[in-house]
Amino acid sequence: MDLPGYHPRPPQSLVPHPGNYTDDLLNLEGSSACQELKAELDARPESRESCPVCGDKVSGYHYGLLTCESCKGFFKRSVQNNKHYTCAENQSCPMNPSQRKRCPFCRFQKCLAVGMKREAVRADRMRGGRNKFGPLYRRDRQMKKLPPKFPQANAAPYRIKIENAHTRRPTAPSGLHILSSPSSTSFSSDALHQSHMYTSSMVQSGAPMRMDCTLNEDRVLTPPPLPYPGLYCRSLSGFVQEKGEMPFSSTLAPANYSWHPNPDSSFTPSSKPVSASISPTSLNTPISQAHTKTLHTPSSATLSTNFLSQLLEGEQEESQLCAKVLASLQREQASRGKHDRLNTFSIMCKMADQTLFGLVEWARNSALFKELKVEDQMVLLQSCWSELLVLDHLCRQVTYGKVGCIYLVTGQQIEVSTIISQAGVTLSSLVSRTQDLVSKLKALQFDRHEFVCLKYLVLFNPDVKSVQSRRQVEQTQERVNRALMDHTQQSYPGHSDKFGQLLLRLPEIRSISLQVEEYLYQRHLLGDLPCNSLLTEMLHTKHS
DNA sequence: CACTCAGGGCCATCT
DNA sequence: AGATGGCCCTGAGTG
Repeated sequence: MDLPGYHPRPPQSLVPHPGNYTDDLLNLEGSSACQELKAELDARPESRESCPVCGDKVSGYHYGLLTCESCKGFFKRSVQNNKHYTCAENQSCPMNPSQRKRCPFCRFQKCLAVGMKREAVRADRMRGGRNKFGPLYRRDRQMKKLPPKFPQANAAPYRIKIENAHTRRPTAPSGLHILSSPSSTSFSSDALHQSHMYTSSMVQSGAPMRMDCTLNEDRVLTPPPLPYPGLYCRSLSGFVQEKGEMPFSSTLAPANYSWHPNPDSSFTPSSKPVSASISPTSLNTPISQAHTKTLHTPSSATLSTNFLSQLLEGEQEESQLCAKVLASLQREQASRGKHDRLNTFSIMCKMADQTLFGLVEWARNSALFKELKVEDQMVLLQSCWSELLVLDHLCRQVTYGKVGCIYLVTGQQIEVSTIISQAGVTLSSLVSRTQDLVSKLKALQFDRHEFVCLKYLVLFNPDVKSVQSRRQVEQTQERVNRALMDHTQQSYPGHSDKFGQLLLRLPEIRSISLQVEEYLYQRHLLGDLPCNSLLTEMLHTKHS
């Protein structure tokens, strides 16, 4: 191998007659070829990195990541012999080369925590060959941009620092810890494995959380199958069809889902089609013109106001969503072992997943949406989920976001500049584009009414393939469109172009959402996304 | 088909 | 005596 003290097998070109490697090395000692070889080996990333378990020198990739020879052996023995250790202390023993032998329990837990894979230890004990993690190792090397022959410094180029949150929104309930890394130590690209989550009060302490948000464009693997088809019982179809059941927790149900019946509005659940209150002329009118015929009719404006009020009633309180996401993350962490915490990227995915749950729930409880066939509900949600997520994110940034920061659903903030400077190309691009859009929306004085309208415009997309009740979807979209226009004209009379400006943002939202999907799918292919998530299911549906 | 490199085995040393 | 860890063997994957 290629670490000092470990005698690597010289390349065949240098040793025509492989056999006794020690002799070969001795024969080469002092030769220029040997010096070149040594220099090259010393410069390899593996020889300069430290073992994520104990900090010793790594000897190569073992069971999923770069580790030292001793941890490799320890992990192998532990798995092969099905060892069960116990810790005499409080399961937080120090792990370094001199103390790693003192507590096998903590050592093994750390092996698992940093990402060593039991499944890489062969049950059949067959020697040689490669395991199924070959692509992972290649990808990791590429991420480091340290090809074996041309290594660079041991950079950790993709770091994101998440600043502590401001207290604009509810802080974590007493006893609920917000998630952060154990220290401000930077993660290397191995953070994919080792950035497991610890519970500490980040909001209070202000300790930065670092995350790996890399995506190497070249990392292309075969899509992992959904591990447990059907296991994820709260699937989209489940949500849509199980009308009487809340998706993940009874506490997630909005406090009041009931619409206030309005005789002037088709919002009242009834057999009456949504289109009943829409003039036949408007039905065939393009969205951008649909409102013109009723533009100055006071009754229309009043109708729109009522309509919009009803749309707003279905909105979930941000504080509720925040609390639910935090509670969900807490449950998730509580269900995991101390050394089995989610890594930061997984946390972000969980946040997105919970937000998506909320959005599906929002749609599912919308009276307009309920009137659609279940099949149509499914295809519409499958088509626009990422746009809804992007919109939701945008609204949060406009409402709560500080300049130069990204505001998470949990109330935490990330510095945009840090992400841009340290993230990969795709993520940087996404962040930049999103922040540009946030700036535009802030300049437009984007408000909550408009946000709700855009959500409905995105959801009720008649252009989605295989929508059966296309007309119904179209009519709802037109109706929302008109309500949006009426609102902008009434609330912002001096800003005559606001309606058009808002509609012009939709293509960009669409474009960003597609990029988000692509990014997430790539991460999914690499196995970075948590299994059994709605997010994963949505990604699968689109790519299948 | 030569080469790479990660998993397994061996065994001297350590606890 | 059992655990550790350094070294070497093996063989599937790769170019």
